[in-house]
Amino acid sequence: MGSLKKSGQRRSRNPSKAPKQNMADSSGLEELYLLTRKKWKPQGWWPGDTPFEIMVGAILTQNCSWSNVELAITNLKAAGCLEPQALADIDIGQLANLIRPSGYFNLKARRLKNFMRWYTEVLPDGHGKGVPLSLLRSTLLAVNGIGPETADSILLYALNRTVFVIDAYTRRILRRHFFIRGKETYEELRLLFEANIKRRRSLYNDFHAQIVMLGKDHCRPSARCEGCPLQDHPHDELL
DNA sequence: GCCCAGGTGTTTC
DNA sequence: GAAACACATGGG
Repeated sequence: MGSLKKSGQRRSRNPSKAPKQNMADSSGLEELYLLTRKKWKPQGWWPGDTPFEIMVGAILTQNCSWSNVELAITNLKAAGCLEPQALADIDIGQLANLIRPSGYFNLKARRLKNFMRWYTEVLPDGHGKGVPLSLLRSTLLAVNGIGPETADSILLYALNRTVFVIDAYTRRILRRHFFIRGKETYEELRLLFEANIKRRRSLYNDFHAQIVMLGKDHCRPSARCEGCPLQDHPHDELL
């Protein structure tokens, strides 16, 4: 948290060149969520029929559009490979071919196989009830190919654990509208959210989903501010 | 044709 | 350590 700017002052339009105040405090984040909720309904995430499908989807969607993931998921389903035993057993080359539409298919086939070793060892019952969150998270992060965002997506959306998910959209939105520096680590941003919003799984679930809506529809690399729920919110014109 | 997508690991300074 | 690079398809 050391590199985050101190918060505490009231919001303003940032009229001067003075360093902008980090506004990602509890009232700022609450406002962000309320503004998105005025525009979008609760998203009911994650898209997927079973926890296992959600976990696979979390790996497949790494740096890839969801529409491409859907094509890969369809292939996996058709091949009967969207269940643990089948995915553990399938030849890695065949697996790569099935998930081809999601991009990086050789890489992701290896990652899915790595993930299945974790699954068999740590989550044989498929839900991990009773396993401490810290153990689930640390062992997931030890899997080659599962970084913090993928791990936390699995924990929150497939295993119903109360962990906030940070992604590129979150970083960009906070940089443009809440004046963080943008170079904070994943953990700093996760703890920032977890320290400043109510610790409710349903809130963590929908807040991240709303951020993705905002990032897809408006807060793109080149901003599309028309119709954005944050249009009248203070923002940094230069980013 | 170019840009981008719900990242992560490895290599290189 | 941080910056640069590799990984790849499909849709706008």
